[in-house]
Amino acid sequence: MLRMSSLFLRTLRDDPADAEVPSHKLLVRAGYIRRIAAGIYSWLPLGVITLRNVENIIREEMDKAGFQEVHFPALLPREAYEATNRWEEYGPSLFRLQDRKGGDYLLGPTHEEMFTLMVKGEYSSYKDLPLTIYQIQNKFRDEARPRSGIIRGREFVMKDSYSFDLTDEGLGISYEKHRDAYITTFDRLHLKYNIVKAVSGAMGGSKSEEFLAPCPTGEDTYVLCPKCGFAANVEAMVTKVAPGDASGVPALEELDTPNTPTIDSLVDVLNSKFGGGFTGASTLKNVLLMADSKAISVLVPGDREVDLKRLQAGLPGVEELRVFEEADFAKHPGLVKGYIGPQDAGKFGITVYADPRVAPGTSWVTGANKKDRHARNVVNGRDFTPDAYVEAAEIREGDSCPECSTAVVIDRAIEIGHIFQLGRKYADALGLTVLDQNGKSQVVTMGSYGIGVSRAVAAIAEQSYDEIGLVWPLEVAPAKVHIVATGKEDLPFDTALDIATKLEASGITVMLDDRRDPSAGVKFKDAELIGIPVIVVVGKSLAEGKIELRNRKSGEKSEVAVGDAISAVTTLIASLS
RNA sequence: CGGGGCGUAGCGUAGUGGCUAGCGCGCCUGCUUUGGGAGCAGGAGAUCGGGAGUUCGAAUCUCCCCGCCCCGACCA
Repeated sequence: MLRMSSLFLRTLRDDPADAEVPSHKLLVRAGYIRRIAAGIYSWLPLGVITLRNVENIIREEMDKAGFQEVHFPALLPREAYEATNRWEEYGPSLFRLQDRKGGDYLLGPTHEEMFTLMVKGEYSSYKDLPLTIYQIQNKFRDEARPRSGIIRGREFVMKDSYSFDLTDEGLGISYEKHRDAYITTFDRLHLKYNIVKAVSGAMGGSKSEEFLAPCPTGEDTYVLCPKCGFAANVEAMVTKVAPGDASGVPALEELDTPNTPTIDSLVDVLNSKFGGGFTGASTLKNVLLMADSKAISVLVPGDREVDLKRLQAGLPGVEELRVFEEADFAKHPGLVKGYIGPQDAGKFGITVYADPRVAPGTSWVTGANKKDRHARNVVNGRDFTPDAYVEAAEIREGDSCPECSTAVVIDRAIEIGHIFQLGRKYADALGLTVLDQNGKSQVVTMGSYGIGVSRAVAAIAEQSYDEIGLVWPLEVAPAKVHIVATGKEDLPFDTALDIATKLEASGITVMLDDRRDPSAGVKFKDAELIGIPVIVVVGKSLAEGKIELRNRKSGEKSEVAVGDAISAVTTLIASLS
């Protein structure tokens, strides 16, 4: 039983000045967390209990699925990360340190290497597989910009699991099991979420999905189809465009278009001098980029920007992607800035990528590679041919769903979980093999699965609060019932303690406000701020032998006889779960 | 790492060259109060982020450093 008379807790009346997002403000105000440094937080008793509750739900679901818990140190030697090259590759986000002898260590940002090595040390037969093991542990990442309180910290609690299989089919099954376990886990946490297609990116591997909890303060943008439910991370969104029919398009014609280095200025001139009906979407934009040290050109419709993240996701192996600068133009004197077209790309020796929207057979207005000149009726396949197609254009609300062509919506969310099929990258690098039925050595294939535990606490808070405070789901709350005793006599306090004791005896956790000094108003405000789902008030109505029951979420209040308190609370709790 | 903002008591803040750094919340003591963040009286608590400089005089002006927040780049 938590007794507020002695609980290590101080609630704050004002929002902390350094907090912006609701979860951060409320968790600090209600006395769950305190900031220590940028992206580093301490947990006070209420916070610890809440975090544990989330952790335990995750643990239970992992165990139920047959996954086994292990635990690694956060402090790790350099060697393991050397074998996969991540000591270097991880870059400045890795916390590196030295021991007294000058040996290199790191604070684990993620534990693929350690898990792989652990399995390598124990197992060597196909008969031992499949295996899925997990841990719940603090991770350390020196984020360039920690933000939003506990949503993106530099030290945070994460549940990470890894599956080990002999075959790709096995990996597929392990993956699905994990996906199912995540669904039940997040349902129990009462999170609203979407399972979204993601790109596996630098980690390599074939399939990857993110669990995204929609909320306005989320930092991830994703696409959702309101009709068929298709959901994808913006990077993983694909564009389906049918080829155009260019058979009736007249021959390419050069136009005199002085002073039109931008799309807007070009459209104005086109409409005034060359007939109406032109929009930005009629024009073809040639965006020049440096991919590592190689110049490339990307074709997108003139009304769209290039989305560098999307483009990079489609160009495996490219590490740095940036737009052309003056110095780059200087090195390519043939390129007439503002009047570039793909027709002469061969001459410049630049690889031309086209967004799928620039489909074969489509006709465009684009630069004529001469100052103050553009060309119209420039047809893909006739007047130019891209070297390759790649998703490059920005995604917009209203773009078509790749599954059913309905207009998609764009939403923001917090990434609470990520599952992906890693494949054999780590097993290969670290030599994790087992003998198969034929006595032949086989490289194991892996999956990796993460849940941000502390982030989930923030995500729940973000999805469940109101003007007066937090509103926890039953299983997450620091207690199921918050009993407030008011008045100056002993009776309400004795009665409240009696009810609390009986509830605890029946397995219902209780927080009891047995403070004598604060006025009733203070206690009500605190109870609402702290956000325990059921509030019981023992006070004024005790004169008629009654207590008051409140539903924190709905605000509903009802009075019941003291004798019926236990059953009434139990019933209310049952209705909430 | 680029751009912007900020740093005064546990929390929120006022104070832009002048006297003892002010207020609210919280905290302590006493009395009165006790169903919506009570009232009165008294009190504790701050090297004004740090350092250097300008000045008769610096929270206030200058320089350097540190820290924090927001936008962007980045982010299993």
